[in-house]
Order: sequence, then C-alpha cells, then structure tokens
Amino acid sequence: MKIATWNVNSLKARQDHLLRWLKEFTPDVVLLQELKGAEDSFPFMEINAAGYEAAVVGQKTYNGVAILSKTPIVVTQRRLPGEEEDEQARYIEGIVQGGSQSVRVGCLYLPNGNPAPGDKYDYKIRWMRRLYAHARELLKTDEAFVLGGDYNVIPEASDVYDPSKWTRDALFLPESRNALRCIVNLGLTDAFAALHPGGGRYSWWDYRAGSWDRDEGCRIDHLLLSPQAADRLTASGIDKTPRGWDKPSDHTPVWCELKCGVN
DNA sequence: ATGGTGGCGGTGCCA
Repeated sequence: MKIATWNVNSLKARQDHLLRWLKEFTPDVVLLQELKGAEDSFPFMEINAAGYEAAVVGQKTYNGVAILSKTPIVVTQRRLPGEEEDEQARYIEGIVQGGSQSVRVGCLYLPNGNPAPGDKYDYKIRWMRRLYAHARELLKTDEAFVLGGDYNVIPEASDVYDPSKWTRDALFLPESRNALRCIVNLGLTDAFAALHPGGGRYSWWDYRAGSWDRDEGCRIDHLLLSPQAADRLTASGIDKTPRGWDKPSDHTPVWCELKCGVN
C-alpha cells in the first residue's frame, strides 16, 4: 500500500491539484495538512467520488488535517493527547485496512514555532514532547503504524539547501532537531531517509525568491514508521510533480510503500 | 534587499 503525506496549503485553493494527483499517483492512504477550513467546508462528495473515504479535523482559517483512504477509516484520535486546552486542529489518527493487515496512521501538522524564542516556539517544543509521549504509548502495542505529516523540522544540515541561513529558524534550531531525534530514537524509521541517504532532497520550497526554480528547499515532511511498519517498507520517495503545477502548494507529497504480506 | 510570495478575509496574521 502507498501512503503519502502532503501539506496542501488550503484545500479550497488546492482541490483541483489534490484530485488530479490522486488520479495520477493513486495512493492508498493520504495524510493532508493545512486544510485551512472547517469540517463543513470539506469536499466529501468530490473525495468520495474519487474513490476515497475521508476523516477530517478542520479549523477555520488555520491548520486542519485529514486522512484519506481507499478503505474505511476507524478514527482513534482527533487531538494529540497531553494538553486538553490545545484547540488547534493539528492531529488526527485512525486505523486503515491494508491488504490482509491493518495499519494505524497518525496525521500531524507540527507547529512552525517561529519566531524563536517566544511563545510559539515554546508551544512547538511542548507539542513535540506530547508527540514523543504518544509515540511511546503506540510503540507498546507492537503494531504497524505510520506517524506522518508536516513536522516543520529539518532533521540534518544536508536536508536544507543552505543551513547557514537557517541557524536561528525554529525549523532548524538544535532544540527542535533534538526533539525530533528523540522521537526517532524511540525506534522509528524515517521512510525517506532510510532509503535515500545523502540529503539534498526537499519537500518544501519557499514561494519567494525563485526557490523552486533554484531547487533551494528543505525536507520537513516526514513519514516515521514503527518497527513493524519498517519491516514492510519497500520504497519511498518525494513526488515533485504537483509542486511544478500552476498555483501550487509550497509543499509536495512524500510517500512510502508498505508491502501487504506478513513480514 | 531588514526584502520577497501566498492564503485567508477583507486587516493583519501566519507560514
């Protein structure tokens, strides 16, 4: 099964791109971020007509996440546990059927955190600690799961075109990178990095200053696999195609393929 | 160059 993550930067503005990409790439499961709309504005009819179920946590103007799946979705979380007063729509989790097995997928939109230092950066770090705690709970189940989304963290210097320009940015500060490393070190596998060492491959390019044309981006969208999911990993990649379309999102899809059979 | 672009919503905020 092909599982992808894509920050669409407004689903209303990107609906045509999404439907075109679903048709051309034929993913089984898609994790969407930055819908920028409430749940009642979600295009359920069009998504269903394209062959996908949808589970949505929406929010007016900001954030918003969704899981699309060709097979039914059993929603297990609509918020990231650990901070009840956090109303931002940044996490949804569910179980989908993949061949003979089921896979749990968590779709996350991790806070950007800029400017740092400040309240927004503190919120980002708290959110990452909550994600760490939740991942640790999920690992106790010994099941196949994927935590995917816009992590808003550049893991390594090789994952950004010019690290010296990012030293004070919340996406590249040591505390952010260390918090991501702690999550990975619980025993998760970065599906893209595991099969494509060396860096220099990006999932986001700034709209400004011709970043896309110069291929000056960074890799901030990740699919982290539990050991049981990593055992089934056969391929992964970054599909740059929709970033080249007219009026694109600033992000492009990152995907992985898990074989359906047993180990 | 203390800039630049895009989405939302109708002004600045957020990324």
